[in-house]
Amino acid sequence: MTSGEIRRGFLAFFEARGHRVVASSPLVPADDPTLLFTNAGMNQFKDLFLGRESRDYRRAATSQKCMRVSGKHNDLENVGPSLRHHTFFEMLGNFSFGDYFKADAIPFAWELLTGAWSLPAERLYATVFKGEGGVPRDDEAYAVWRRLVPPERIAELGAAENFWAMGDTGPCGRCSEIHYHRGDHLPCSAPTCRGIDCDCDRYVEIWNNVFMEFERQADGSLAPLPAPSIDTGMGLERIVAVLQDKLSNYDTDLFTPLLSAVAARAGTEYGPLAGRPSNDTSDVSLRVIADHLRAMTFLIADGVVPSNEWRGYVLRKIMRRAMRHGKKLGLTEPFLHELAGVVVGEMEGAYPELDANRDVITSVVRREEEQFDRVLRDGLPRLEAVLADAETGSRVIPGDAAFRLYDTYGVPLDFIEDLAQSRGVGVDRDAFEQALEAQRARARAGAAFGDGPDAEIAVSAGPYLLTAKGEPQFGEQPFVGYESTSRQTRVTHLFRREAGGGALTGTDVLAAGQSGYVVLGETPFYLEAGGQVSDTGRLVSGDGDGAVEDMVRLKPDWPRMHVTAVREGALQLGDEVTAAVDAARRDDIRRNHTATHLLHAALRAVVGTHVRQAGSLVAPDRLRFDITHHEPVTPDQLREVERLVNSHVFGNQAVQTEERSTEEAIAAGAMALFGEKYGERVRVVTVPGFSVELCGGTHCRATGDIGPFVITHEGGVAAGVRRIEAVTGAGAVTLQQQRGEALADLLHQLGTAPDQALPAVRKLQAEARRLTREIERLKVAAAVAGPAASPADEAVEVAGVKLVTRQVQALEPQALRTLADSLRDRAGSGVVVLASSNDGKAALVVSVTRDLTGRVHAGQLVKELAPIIGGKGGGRPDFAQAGGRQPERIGELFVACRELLGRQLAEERTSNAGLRST
RNA sequence: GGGCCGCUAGCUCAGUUGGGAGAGCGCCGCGUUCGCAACGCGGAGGUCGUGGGUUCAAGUCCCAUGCGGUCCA
Repeated sequence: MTSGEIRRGFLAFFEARGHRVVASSPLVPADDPTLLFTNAGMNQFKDLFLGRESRDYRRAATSQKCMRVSGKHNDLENVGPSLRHHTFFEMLGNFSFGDYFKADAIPFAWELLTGAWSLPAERLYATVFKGEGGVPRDDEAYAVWRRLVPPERIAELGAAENFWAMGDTGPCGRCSEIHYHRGDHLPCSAPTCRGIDCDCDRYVEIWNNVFMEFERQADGSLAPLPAPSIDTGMGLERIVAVLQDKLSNYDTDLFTPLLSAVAARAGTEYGPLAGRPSNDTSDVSLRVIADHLRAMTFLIADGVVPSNEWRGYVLRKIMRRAMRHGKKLGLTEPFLHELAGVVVGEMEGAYPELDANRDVITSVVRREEEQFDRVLRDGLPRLEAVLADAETGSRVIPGDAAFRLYDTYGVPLDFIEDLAQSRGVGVDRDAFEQALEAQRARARAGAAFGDGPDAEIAVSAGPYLLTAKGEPQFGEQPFVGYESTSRQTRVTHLFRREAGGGALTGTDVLAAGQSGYVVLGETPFYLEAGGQVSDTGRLVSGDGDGAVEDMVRLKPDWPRMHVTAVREGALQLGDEVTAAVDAARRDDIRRNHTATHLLHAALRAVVGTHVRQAGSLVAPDRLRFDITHHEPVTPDQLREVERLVNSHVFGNQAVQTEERSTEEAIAAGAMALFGEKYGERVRVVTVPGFSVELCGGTHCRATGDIGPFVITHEGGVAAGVRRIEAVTGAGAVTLQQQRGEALADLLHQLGTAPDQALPAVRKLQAEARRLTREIERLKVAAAVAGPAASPADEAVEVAGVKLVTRQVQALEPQALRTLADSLRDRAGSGVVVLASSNDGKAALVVSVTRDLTGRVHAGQLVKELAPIIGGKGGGRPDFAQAGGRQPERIGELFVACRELLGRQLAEERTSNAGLRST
């Protein structure tokens, strides 16, 4: 059986038993920003299990893409050396949402394994929960199993193995695992093998069936779930290994085509494929590359781009690890981007998104390969310097030096270690780890107050919104803002915000001057979502008037709250109020939101279909749109995008908004965004013939409402992500007017036609540069040739050394230097002292010919002369300068200069004489 | 989100008590050559990322900010 047949067989088996086959959700979790990657089949059904959502099916089966890169059993370092660890894997699962339970789930599993897949029944073992921590033994599961297998093949295990929970609170339940006995001929390192509970290869766990039947309360007690559910998971890689009778997952047809392709590219062979046992160098590298290729291909197909943070960073880490191992195999040129195509070819049948994104995958991988080469090229000389240092000294690279190379310059540690080893130099790994740990501590400290104020507010509001048992004390709160911007409704909860602190206190009344949070029975106020900012507006009651400044929702299923400052009278609990959104502001937001959709569609049309939304802000005064694109959007493309958007504005097409089921909408081609949460029913916003998007925001009635659309900025936010900003409506008109006025003023001043403006400016600039230089040149020439400006301006002999002093007028420092140079050169040998007065300031320059620098120190001279003109200065032996604020004392300075020079030379004679006499 | 590093001529980069903005390659001209490469001589090319501050003086020190790189979360 091939892996494809096994995957299809699983889904077909459950489809035949009333299950809906649901597509794998993306690796980027839809609704959980705290979860790095989808890591289990049940992720996409979480809200169904919690009863927050219902769908038109109660049984489902999936083959789910999963990633695990961290956690207790999944260290990235294990992948490669280990024969069964993976980052990316597929999880087969069948699910029941309050439909069937244990009595059906267990026989289903049994039937599939022993029937459809013909696994020998006598090799299958089951586990059930033995009872622990106040939860009784799973008698029911035991009884069901007992009808299928003899008691000696049913093991009873504790909570660690057989009790599953989503978190500290929430749904949980006992579970039952199925293990496969590979055979006792396999080695076991334990003195006596503990069978299915042993870590050895003799037994392998293949399937876990979770029986969700309790809900863990905040006080730790367990309440029964009204509708017990089933959640199962079977790793595809492992079951394929069992069915294909392979010990290692890497020996199955999920990996062998990849391993062969990588090996061929590197001009080598994968040991087990060539009939040899696996070795621990090249085979490890081949496995690393095979695994990471799958991970990077699927991640990029799901919209992740290598970057320096969060998910993108994990992707980058995986890719660079694969590149490192490629280099170990002698693959010095970029190779991953080609081999990613093998993954696409193998898996596109089961995951069509791979083929759809083939070009993006290739270009993103290639780009990252080139980037890594650049990093190494920059880092290598630095590593070389550190190595050379270590070679002449302690023969150990200090931990902080290694860490710096790693942390700042991105040189992988194993790269450093490899090179160090080849030069007989060690690396202080302990100190490295210490530095890394310190870095982690800093990062944690920085992230610590991330969930600060809001979390505190939520805690303080809890007692007023929930019963002691944690049940909600609030009803549905419909959002009516699609239809209207004003609504009569009632105040259902009222909170006062404590001054200074974040805490909320429930209250009956908010008086003028006070601020608080207001909950209404229904509301037309939009709460920030999908990039669209919250509405502002007013709440008016019989005798109260408040300004709604912001909207918050403290926890996902809690009601929206209106952050309100009461201006007049008072708002009271139970008041009938008119909730009125600032309609003009909302209209501006509509314009920008609909324009955002047009922009998105236009970018895909002009720049390419690899463009995906990577972030969005829809505010009243502007819109900001981030896209995945790995190079600047060219000015030509921007112009074309702007033109295309505006042409759809002129078209004045009606914007259609309708509610549909999510599946229907996506099937119809609506653009769904990664990382966005879509419920069972979604709003689909359509501009006919151009743009279809799932979107909960508020939009114009027709595209003509948008008015002019003007792009104001294009730039980068992170590697692979570009940001485009634009304005619409009145804002765009104002902007164009301002631009027009500025241009008109310029043209008027220049006195040229628009198309002559640029050459005219260039000519002016060139002329200005030429004149500036000419003036400098003339000033110097005048100063050199000029007549004596003062009695002090002359060349004198001081103790046999020629001293030239001259006062000049208003010379730039640069010109002063040039003048000093030419006077010095003219003197042949001597000391030149120049002083210039300019704008109430004095500048002083001293230049000494090379032959005299041993006897006269220009810097010393300047230091002593500068105070005379009220300043300070310094410089080198041959050249020095100073500035001061008393130009009127320059004459005095020249006099002092002669004395000082005489003294310096006299001292020199004395000390020389002294030397001779000793 | 928290660190660290970088931004100087078209390109790659140097520039340490703060004191004259540089090198190599490329470009232009001249020489040499039948011609080319190479070589020799000469030359153009710089808001030292941006904005503030300290200082007589800032590429250099301080603060802010943009862009890029990298590590951690």
